[in-house]
Amino acid sequence: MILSDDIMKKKITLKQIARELDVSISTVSKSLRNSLEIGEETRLKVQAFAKFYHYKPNNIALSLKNRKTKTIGIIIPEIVHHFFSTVINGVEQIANENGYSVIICLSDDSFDKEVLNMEMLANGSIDGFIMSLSKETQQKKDFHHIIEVINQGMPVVMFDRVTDDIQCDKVIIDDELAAYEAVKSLIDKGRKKIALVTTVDYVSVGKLRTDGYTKALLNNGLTFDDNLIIKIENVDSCEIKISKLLEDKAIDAVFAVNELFAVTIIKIANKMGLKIPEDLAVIAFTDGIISKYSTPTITTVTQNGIEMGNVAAKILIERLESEEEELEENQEEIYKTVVIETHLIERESTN
Amino acid sequence: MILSDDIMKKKITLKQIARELDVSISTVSKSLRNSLEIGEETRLKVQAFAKFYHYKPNNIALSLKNRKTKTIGIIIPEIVHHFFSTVINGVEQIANENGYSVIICLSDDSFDKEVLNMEMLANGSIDGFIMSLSKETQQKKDFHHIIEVINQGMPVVMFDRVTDDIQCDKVIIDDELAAYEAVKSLIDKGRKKIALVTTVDYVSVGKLRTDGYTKALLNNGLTFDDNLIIKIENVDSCEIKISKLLEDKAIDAVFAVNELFAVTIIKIANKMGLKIPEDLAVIAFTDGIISKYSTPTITTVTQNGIEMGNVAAKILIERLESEEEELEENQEEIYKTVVIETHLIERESTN
DNA sequence: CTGAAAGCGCTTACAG
DNA sequence: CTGAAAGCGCTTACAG
Repeated sequence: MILSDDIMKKKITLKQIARELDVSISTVSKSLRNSLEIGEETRLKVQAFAKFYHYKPNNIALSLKNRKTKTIGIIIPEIVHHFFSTVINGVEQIANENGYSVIICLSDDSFDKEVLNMEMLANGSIDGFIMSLSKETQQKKDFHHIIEVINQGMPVVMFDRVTDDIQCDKVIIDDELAAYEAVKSLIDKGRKKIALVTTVDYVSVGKLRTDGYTKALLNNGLTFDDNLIIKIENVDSCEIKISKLLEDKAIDAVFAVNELFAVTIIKIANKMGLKIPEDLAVIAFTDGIISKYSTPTITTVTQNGIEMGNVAAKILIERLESEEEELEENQEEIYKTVVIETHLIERESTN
Repeated sequence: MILSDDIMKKKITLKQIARELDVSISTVSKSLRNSLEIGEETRLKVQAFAKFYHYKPNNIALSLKNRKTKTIGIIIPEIVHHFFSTVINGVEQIANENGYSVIICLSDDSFDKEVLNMEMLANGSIDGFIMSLSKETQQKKDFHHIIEVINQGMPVVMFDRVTDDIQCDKVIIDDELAAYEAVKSLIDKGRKKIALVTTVDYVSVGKLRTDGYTKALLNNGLTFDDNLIIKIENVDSCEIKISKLLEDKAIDAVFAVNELFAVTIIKIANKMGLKIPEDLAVIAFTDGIISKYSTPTITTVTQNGIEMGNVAAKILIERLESEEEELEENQEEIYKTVVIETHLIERESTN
């Protein structure tokens, strides 16, 4: 056995094995794929040699040859966000089970970064996308980058922050229904004056949750009062708005569209001497780490990111693997929208 | 202009452009790279055509040709973990600025998954690694997969959970010093009986933080008492251990090696009627989202994940780009270990 | 049973 | 000024 330092070091290629063993590259390739075309003696010799030198085929070369990369691109607005990390986890699980890697890009809620990242990945690096829209993209309603990718034949699965303007597979929760049920649960507990703390309008899910809130009030004999709704642009500078809300209106419950808002409300309420949940019940959307460890712990609507990630990955992979046999003619794509179940986790902030 | 649906759809290649324009592939390639070798007329014609069809070179082909992928692989134990997400963010920033993508794999704190993921990425998919060891890897002290990758000439930068057994670039904080200072700050405030709540031993950072705790006590005239240290394997089943600690010993301060432990301690203390910080001061390692929103808010040691990510990415990219000119002979690699500054964020849980 | 050739999509040194 | 050839690392249909 030749065993110079040099050979031990660098990655070995088929070509080098072929030269070393004095056979052709094809023979080496076939031997390693255990083709019966090759005589047993040669096959075993090649395999032993390859094993000894830790030969592993080069992914890039395989990708080029096969015209698929076996990797999934994920584009999300923000990774420092429990819900999104959770989705990534879900995607990773399924991807790994099916021999796919995952490449992640962050849009930082910026339209330009989203476009840039998509173009970068679309140029051959991945087989398909799983994505959630950036705030700015939702605001501008400019989806040309996504449409282009889809037109090129690359499948896209959108989750959570999706848009009706694009035809593709989607994984969402029923934001409106979930909000409805959350607010309904407050009403069932006898709360009469329920405020809504939400985001600015262009975030799709914010709007849907507001609709659910409104319907819950109206369908259950409460009056809708625009003054009970506040829209927050930035969590770090919302204290005045919230205190004013809590002072003026004798509110007995708040529905917050995310847990950051909820915990902020609780802190302000505490300062103002309000008891939670006695004086003020609080429910939040998005079950994350904060709700679980806040004092009091916060009742939330779960979003089940793992499940969303799992489903998104399954849909994407299925589409990727089925594409192969599909005839090109079959243009009539049938896209599906999967709605993931949500439910309420009751904790201390309601009773 | 030919503009059939078909052409609009699929990605276009040099070959197709060449055929369409009746020139050679080389000419197209050179034109698009703006080579002065090509006559202006041809050059402009090719460029216009390519632009019209949104031609973008195929990353995979470029990677194969250039033998570098312009992508960085990150392997971390867990993504649903504020500190690690933060590091990813830091890496992403620098990577994007330098035209690199980032591919992320999770080890789930499992040795096998770490090995698998590394092997997968090492087969040509990336140019170098940024990684933090899984718990299991630290426990087994089996680093063959990492050594192999390094021997193949692929640079590895480790951060946070590192090991002395491997020679490579590292980005860490001074866990021992930071722990020392945290505990010292408690002593300075007059606390006399300070407990330590930490992880099981094999996690490298856990050990270092314990050392810092011990030294702080001994150097400042307090006695070290083994009974004041508890080791937690699993946060979800530690309540009894902690209550026993708090009951028996008349402890007046706790240093927790992460914020999850800290918030758990606070909740249990509250139940037992202990006032924080009056009866019990609490400091945590790892400044995350929980400490900021807990009630009371928790004093923490910042770990500055963004900065760690930035530095790790810079070191890796620098090494990747310098490798090119370097002569192969230059075997004497000089690895560096960068220590990121930490500091204490004082919040309500201490006074 | 083994190997030469073509090809995945690109670049570049070399001819002409 | 343009193009044919070789090559990155692999696979596979086709000859022999």
